[in-house]
Amino acid sequence: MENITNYQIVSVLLSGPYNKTFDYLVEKTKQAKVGQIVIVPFGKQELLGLIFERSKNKIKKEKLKKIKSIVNLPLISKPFLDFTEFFASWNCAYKGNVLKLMVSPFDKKSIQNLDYKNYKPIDEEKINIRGNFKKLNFYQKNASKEILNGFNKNSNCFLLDGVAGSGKTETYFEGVNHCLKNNKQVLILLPEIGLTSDWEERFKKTFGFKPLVWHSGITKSKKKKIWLSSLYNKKLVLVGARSALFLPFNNLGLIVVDEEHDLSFKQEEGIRYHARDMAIYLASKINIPIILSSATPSVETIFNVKLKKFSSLYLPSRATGSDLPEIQIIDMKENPTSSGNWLSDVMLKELLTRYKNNEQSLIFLNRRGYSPLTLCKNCGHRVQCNNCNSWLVEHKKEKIYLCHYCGYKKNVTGDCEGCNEAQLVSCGPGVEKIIEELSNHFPNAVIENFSSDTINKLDHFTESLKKIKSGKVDFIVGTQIIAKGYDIPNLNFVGIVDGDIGTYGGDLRSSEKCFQLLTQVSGRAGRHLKKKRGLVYLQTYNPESLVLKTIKEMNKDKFYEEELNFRKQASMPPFSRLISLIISSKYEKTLNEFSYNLFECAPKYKDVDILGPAPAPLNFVRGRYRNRFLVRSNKKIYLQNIVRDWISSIKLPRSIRLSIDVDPYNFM
DNA sequence: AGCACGCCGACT
DNA sequence: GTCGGCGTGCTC
Repeated sequence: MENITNYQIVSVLLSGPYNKTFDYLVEKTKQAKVGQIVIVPFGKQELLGLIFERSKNKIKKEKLKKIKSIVNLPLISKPFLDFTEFFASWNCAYKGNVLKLMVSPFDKKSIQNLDYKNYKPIDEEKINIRGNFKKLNFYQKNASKEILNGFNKNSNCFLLDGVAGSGKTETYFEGVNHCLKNNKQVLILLPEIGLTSDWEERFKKTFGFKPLVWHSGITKSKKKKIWLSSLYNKKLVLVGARSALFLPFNNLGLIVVDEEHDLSFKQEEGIRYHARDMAIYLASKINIPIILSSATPSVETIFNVKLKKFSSLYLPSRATGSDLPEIQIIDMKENPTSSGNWLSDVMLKELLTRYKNNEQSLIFLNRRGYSPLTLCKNCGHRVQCNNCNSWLVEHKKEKIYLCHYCGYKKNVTGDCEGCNEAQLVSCGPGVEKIIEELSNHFPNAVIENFSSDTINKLDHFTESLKKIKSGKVDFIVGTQIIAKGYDIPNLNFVGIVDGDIGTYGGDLRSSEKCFQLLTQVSGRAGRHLKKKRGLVYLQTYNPESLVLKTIKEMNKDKFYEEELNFRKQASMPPFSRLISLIISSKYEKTLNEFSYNLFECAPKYKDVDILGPAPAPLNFVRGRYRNRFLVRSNKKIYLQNIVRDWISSIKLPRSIRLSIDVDPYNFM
């Protein structure tokens, strides 16, 4: 045996479902350091790991194995190690799985085979700022001054709050510019890939070079390049989806979360986390400013402004000089439509005027496909999914019924499966139905369907947007995908088919979601009108609803005030903390037995409420039955620890899957 | 997560 | 006897 005193001991976090570190020997001459990526033997396998801390010497030296190799790379910095620790603790995930996310472009093989000599980082020479910046207005100047001051303070969180078109992007570009001048890296998180093409163009116009782009569609080899650039301190601007948060930046100067209210920042599969909230922690750990930008900030963020945790920078007017659109509520009780039709006469009349005038109009309905429910007039049979207890949505163009939860499809035959009669009727509209109705009224009009079914690929997307911008389209019929940040120059009228969608969902955030969505959609209208205002018609059966009233009045403050009051009364977030447990099994009986056992050993604290077990609203999805618990406490309690103790006190049967959702957004 | 170990029923 | 099902527990 070699002399054991020639070795030091290090604690290694392994990539995989592990929470604790494992100790290994490493030759002293190899100068092992915390933050190094290593390959280690583990049982019969070899795993990628990260030297996480100095060893605590818990195990006899003789029992330890030797590290196989140290990967020759710069160290992962301390803030990212802390981030891993915090992220895993907060979201009830395995630390080792967080590490896996952090090294995602690589596996143990590819990281060992890395050819450092041939590694060409991104071309920093191209990053010479052209400086053709737009002139900022008074408010933008003030806001950017505050942001620049933020670089000198110890971590600072800004809310950049302004209506669509008020120039938020140009304002935070000032912060980006400041970082580039100081050779710092910038991370900009955007909610959807679709958004980036428009955004990239704007960036290129301002800075004269293209930002790096990171999302699930980027190739592995490109991702490796970007990953290495971030680790090797290269000057860069990276725009990406939530997973960009795990890049091992070694020189980060600023984080921007654009459209911070957007629900797609919440990862709902695998490790569940909220990219915005994690970004705020990361920024504070690195001691850099973070800018949250939105026209309709989340209630959580507004609450943090009220608590003075965030500073709010308000941009009041549209940078293009045009006013906000006028919103008219159409009471559908007074303007009924004939059966099977969904556009009121008032709406159709306005559409006709615009059409004759060669103006573009957007008709908004947040429902894909032709019809959300098909039932049989003869026997009452509903067209349902085989794997879920959801209705199948008819997609007429493809002649299929499609499940929006699991993707199950079957052909439309026209006959009822229950009684074989051809007596099926469609209940409720989807965008395809609205297109049908429009083409009945305007047979020669060009109508573009703008929903995820028609533009699921980036090419379609750019193509469709180009067609719309060219002015060849008379009517755009779209789902929420159109509500995001696109600038449609010829669009002056927006018709909202169903202003009540979401209000009957009844979950914690339905009012908030409705407010945000309708405000964002309305914001598409008349962005480039100089003298006139854009117009929005909002069809509803509840003209008295508070949400719709505040949208009509454009009274954001009132909405937040009322919503915060409501949340406070109900002891709901942001006044309390929620954690949701979702348990599922292929077998209903196993599920219910386990749910009962879990309930029996639930912790009993006076400040912790445990609701459940209850069947999830959609209690059968993808062939699995689902129950859920909702745990609630005040914010002083670190509820994650209570839930962790609870879960670890009970043995999980193999057939049961349990998923913990901290700060849940989805209650289905 | 893998992978081995061990306990039990089925079968040449 | 012994082959293989899968439930349990360990990996520095």
